[in-house]
Amino acid sequence: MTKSEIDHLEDGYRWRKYGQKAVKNSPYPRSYYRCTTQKCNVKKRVERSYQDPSIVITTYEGQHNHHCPATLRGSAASVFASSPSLFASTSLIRPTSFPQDFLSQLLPTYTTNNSSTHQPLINNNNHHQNPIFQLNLGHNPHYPPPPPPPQEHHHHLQFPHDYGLLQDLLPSFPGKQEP
DNA sequence: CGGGTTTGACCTGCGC
DNA sequence: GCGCAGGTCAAACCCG
Repeated sequence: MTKSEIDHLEDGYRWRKYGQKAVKNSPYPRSYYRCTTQKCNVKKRVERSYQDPSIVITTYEGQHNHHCPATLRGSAASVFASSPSLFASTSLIRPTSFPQDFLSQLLPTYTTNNSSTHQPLINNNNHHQNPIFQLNLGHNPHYPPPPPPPQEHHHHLQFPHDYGLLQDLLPSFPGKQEP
């Protein structure tokens, strides 16, 4: 879910629109996109929230079988988009479980403020049911929400299964630490 | 001319 | 079986 005036947000991949449908109970249509790369069957749906028209809901389905054609520079979306499984797994982790500097790299404005109208909000309510997940693009100066109260098992992080990829993409990502 | 968008038609699943 | 909604197809169209 992204707060943006732009319907189709840039995420580093190239997409071809193949359909658009009106959505019941919503004045805004839903658009259907396919990755233009050959033999890559990743799809995404883009629709605008009827409850909050300033929010664009982007739903990705499938896994890219190729590298992101765009550079990683300044694009958290590219990092996640390069490995949907990574996103799916990292979304299982509370945002506050990540080191601050790591989140700063994934989300360039994680700790800074700018006038961008984009706001990333990690949201993955479907990861237990199906491979569909939502990727949030853009920048949110208000993210993350206030940290939860300290917990006994706070140091027990659930790292993504493709943790190595994180380090490949972000060399400064801290090494896995033994408890 | 190649690649992307538009849009009506068609297909499919689901509830009644 | 019927109607509805969501998803996809494909021909026509647009644009650089």
